[in-house]
Amino acid sequence: MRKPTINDVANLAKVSTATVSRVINKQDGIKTQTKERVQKAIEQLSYIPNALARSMVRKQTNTIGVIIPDINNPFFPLLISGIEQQARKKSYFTILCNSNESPEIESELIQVLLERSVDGLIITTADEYGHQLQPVIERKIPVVAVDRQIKNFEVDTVLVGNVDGAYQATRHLILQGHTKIAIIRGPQKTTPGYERFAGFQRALEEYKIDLDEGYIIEGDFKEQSGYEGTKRLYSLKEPPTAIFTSNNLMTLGCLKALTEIGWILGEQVGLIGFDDLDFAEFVNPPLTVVSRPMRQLGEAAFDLLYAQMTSEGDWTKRHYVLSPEIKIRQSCFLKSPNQQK
Amino acid sequence: MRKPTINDVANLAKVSTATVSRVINKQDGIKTQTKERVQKAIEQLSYIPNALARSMVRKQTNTIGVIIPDINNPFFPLLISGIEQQARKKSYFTILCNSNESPEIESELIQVLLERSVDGLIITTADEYGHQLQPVIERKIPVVAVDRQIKNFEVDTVLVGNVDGAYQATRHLILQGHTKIAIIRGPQKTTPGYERFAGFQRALEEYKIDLDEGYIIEGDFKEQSGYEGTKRLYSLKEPPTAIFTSNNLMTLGCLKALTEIGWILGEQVGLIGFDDLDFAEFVNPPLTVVSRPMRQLGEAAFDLLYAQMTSEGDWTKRHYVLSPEIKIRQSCFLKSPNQQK
DNA sequence: GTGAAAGCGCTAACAT
DNA sequence: ATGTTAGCGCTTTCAC
Repeated sequence: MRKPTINDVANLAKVSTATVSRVINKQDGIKTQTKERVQKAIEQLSYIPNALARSMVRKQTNTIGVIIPDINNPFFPLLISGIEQQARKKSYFTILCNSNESPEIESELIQVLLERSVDGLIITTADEYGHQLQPVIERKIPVVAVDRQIKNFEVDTVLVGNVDGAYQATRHLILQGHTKIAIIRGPQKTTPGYERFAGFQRALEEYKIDLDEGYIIEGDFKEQSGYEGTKRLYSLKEPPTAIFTSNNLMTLGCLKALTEIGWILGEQVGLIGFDDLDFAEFVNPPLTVVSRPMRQLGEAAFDLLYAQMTSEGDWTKRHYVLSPEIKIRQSCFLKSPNQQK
Repeated sequence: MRKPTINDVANLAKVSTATVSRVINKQDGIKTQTKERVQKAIEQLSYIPNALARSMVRKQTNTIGVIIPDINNPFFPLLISGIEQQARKKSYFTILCNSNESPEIESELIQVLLERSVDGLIITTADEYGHQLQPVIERKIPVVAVDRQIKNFEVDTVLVGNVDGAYQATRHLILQGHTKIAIIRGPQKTTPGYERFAGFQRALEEYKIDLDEGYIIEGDFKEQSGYEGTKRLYSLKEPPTAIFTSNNLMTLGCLKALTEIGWILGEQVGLIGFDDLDFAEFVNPPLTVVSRPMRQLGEAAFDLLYAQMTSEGDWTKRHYVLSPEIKIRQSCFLKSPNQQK
């Protein structure tokens, strides 16, 4: 009734545990005959090796931890798929954790992952200063930061070009004839929040367009803030003719507000969002967006982590920056006469 | 440079490992003074207990495995959130795995989870016959099936009323005056696929509407099949005036096809989907759907698992069925004159 | 080619 | 109130 152990197998097969261990681990130097006897015993007992015990002696778990801030953001499942796919190839197992954008939960999760002796960590942190990572760094556990940088520690990082993407988005708006352009930006203490705003600014400066303070809305990357921000914008004496939303959730919120208040997309207001949405094509008119190669981001992150985990001695930290792509659909053209085209 | 162990702490604090263990586990019966000494040592070494070692002796990991078939289906993140939230309350840790709808991967994952000695398993299986679960059942590891039943074993189950939801959806279509109603159904070997079709049939029978064989499209719950199914429907000599899609991804595919072929939603064809979509309100016209309480599903699943894990002796298997709700928006009204209203 | 035995880091009796 | 010690199930020298 007890879970069978390597001992039970050894007894049944009339060999030592060492031999069983060798069979399990596919080491050679074992007579075919005994090997088969062992395999039959394993079969009979439906023995499953205990990974905990193995990890204790090997001092490695073949497990990596992945911490993401919001599993309900469609961005992350794709990222996760990318990570898992690569991990699976190298037979690493992934433990996925959701910090829910809370630095406290993130700290707890790190603690728990450390207790469970993960071999490495991939993280999109909820707090870019990264004090939470202290224990990880201390133990020299391989880490890679995805999508958001860590300020306090020098760690491997994989990002997409935020400044670049936001710059392109804003320029697109400008080239459509918009001059009253608003941004619903993310928290300025996060890299994406900060950089996307920087790209936005750069485009405006380059085209010598003034930035009205009232056109800057402080969001938090969640739907609700996009929703409220849009309403705020609409209530301005002079509402913008175009909005750049800094992430998909806020784009969604913006869209909801637009519909609700009857601010007509593509006629009275243009919109471009950072990050694609699976339904962007069904919005009326279809939504123009900055799209990020999320899956590749995940793949690159694991590859980097793997390189780190398997490298001996010193490791030189690397930063990868992938390029976003702007998907032009139709939400940025304005049909009103005072806009060109 | 080595990870500090309980021994290091004991030495530094000049106590035995047993005492350190007691402090770590917050057992009382320890002089405040020594306790503090131990805590200081822990602090100084930034010691983190090794959960592997602990689990080995305790024979429990406080970890549950969760296997879902498709992390990119917006349904599952919600489910996961529900599970995690409850798990966290009872300080259980969740390992999330994605089978990608593959029974083979699912088997592997189960194997790995078993190797890692999870205390329980929550699963939405990729193969409802459930042979993969054999080893889990054998070891008497608590399991709960979510959203899809297991045919070969009697296990705790949490579902939503598929028949009911599909029945309501179809009836809604009928009451809008539709008689040429098609269904894009899921694989008939899965419970949701089968039951949703049954609900569909029941409504038609009840209202004495004939079911044209050509109106039954065999999908696989993925976007592509919804897309292709819709095109097939359109190419019929006599296309249906309404479509019931059996899950969100196929609804999405259907929508894409509709747009592409110019089959106008709400004018030439009505649509109701099983499962809500975050953008259902932005479709033109807004999409009517059958909505499932996904978060609650997850909560209920963990609660059930927890009850099982903490119960002594025999456990009577339970089945919970939560009720879906139909969210009426506007995609089912037809504007053409030969339909009532 | 195979076995004996020493741990891995921790907990839980059992002593004291 | 605290210490001693025997494992938990496995891998890995080191012998034979």
